[in-house]
Amino acid sequence: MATRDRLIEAAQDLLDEGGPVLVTLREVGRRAGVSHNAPYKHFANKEELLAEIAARELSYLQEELGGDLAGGSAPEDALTRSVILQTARAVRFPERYRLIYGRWNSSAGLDRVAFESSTLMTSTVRHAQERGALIPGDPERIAALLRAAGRGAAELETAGHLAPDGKGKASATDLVQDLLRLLSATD
Amino acid sequence: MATRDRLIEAAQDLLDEGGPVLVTLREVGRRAGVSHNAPYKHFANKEELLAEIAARELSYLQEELGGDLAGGSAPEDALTRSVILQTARAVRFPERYRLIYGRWNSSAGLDRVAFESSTLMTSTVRHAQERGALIPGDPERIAALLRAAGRGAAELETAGHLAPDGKGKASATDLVQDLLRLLSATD
DNA sequence: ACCTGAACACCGTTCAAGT
DNA sequence: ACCTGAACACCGTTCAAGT
Repeated sequence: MATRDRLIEAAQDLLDEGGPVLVTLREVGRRAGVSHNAPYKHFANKEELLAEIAARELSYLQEELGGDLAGGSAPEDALTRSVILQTARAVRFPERYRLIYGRWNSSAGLDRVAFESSTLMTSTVRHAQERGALIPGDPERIAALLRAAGRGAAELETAGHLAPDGKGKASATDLVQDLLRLLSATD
Repeated sequence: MATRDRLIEAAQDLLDEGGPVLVTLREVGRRAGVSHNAPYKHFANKEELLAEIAARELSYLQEELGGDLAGGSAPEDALTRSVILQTARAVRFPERYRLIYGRWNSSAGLDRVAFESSTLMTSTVRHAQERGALIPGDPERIAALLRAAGRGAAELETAGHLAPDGKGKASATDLVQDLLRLLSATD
């Protein structure tokens, strides 16, 4: 594997273990078998390295949805699966999603994939509406509401703020399914 | 003002300006007019200082909702205002809300206020349901969905991921109002 | 009880230099 | 093109000491 990929993998592991604070370029280099300074030959700085991780995660989500649609799934089914996948990934890798939604100074790559991913989700909502599977309304707002709820529900779950009194053990994916039911036209 | 309060205020200003990375105990001490070491006489470490900020923000939200209800507002109206307030605050002070939903090692104070805040919101949902203003369903799940959507929508807005193609300029508060309409029984 | 100053280990980043 | 090692400024935290 190329040095660049090993650097990204090491950084991603550290990020998942303990957030951006644990991602030190020195430890990244150590795990990749190079000097503490080698990362600067592949990334402008620490932020650019983290941005690459965020962009890869977003690309993964987009390819899953795109592949599902290309495989012939109905848009409403592909949408449901994508929203649940997004939420489950955000619960499993919370730090990656905090990166994705953080502020970025100069990450053109991340901006592009975020735009494409959002556009694909909006058009999927529109197609589901045209088939009568979703309630009417601005597809962009419906897609944004779904992404917002998935992201927020994942944060609630990882923070332990779901079901604080022990009852009704709703998970983050349960919450987005509640929302999908509210948006469903056949319900 | 007591040193402790000046430390918290300085830390909050730095947090809002540039996130936890900009909150250095040295600069906090400088702005509060004490040494770089004085913060350790009031807080165990940097994390505890940040936890205090998060707890104060949560307390503020809870007091607003509690005061609204105590003032005689209908639960469904108080709930709507509270959800919109939460979302607007999360857009205005995103770093505080990232703290609130982050991982906490040992912040009993924050845990307590988060629990109380969540309990109050759930009971408000229940009362609104009893008055026939909200659709039926587990009030805890409905409350959680509202908090999740508000938090996620705020993240989308601050990240610039809302309305990426320039159309349909929905704000974070617009999205939670869409959700409130879906949950409304009279609609 | 509250604060200061020195010190330690660590980190992001830069620079000169190597192959 | 890719990497190394030294160096700089900075930070969280600890410790001994002061009032």
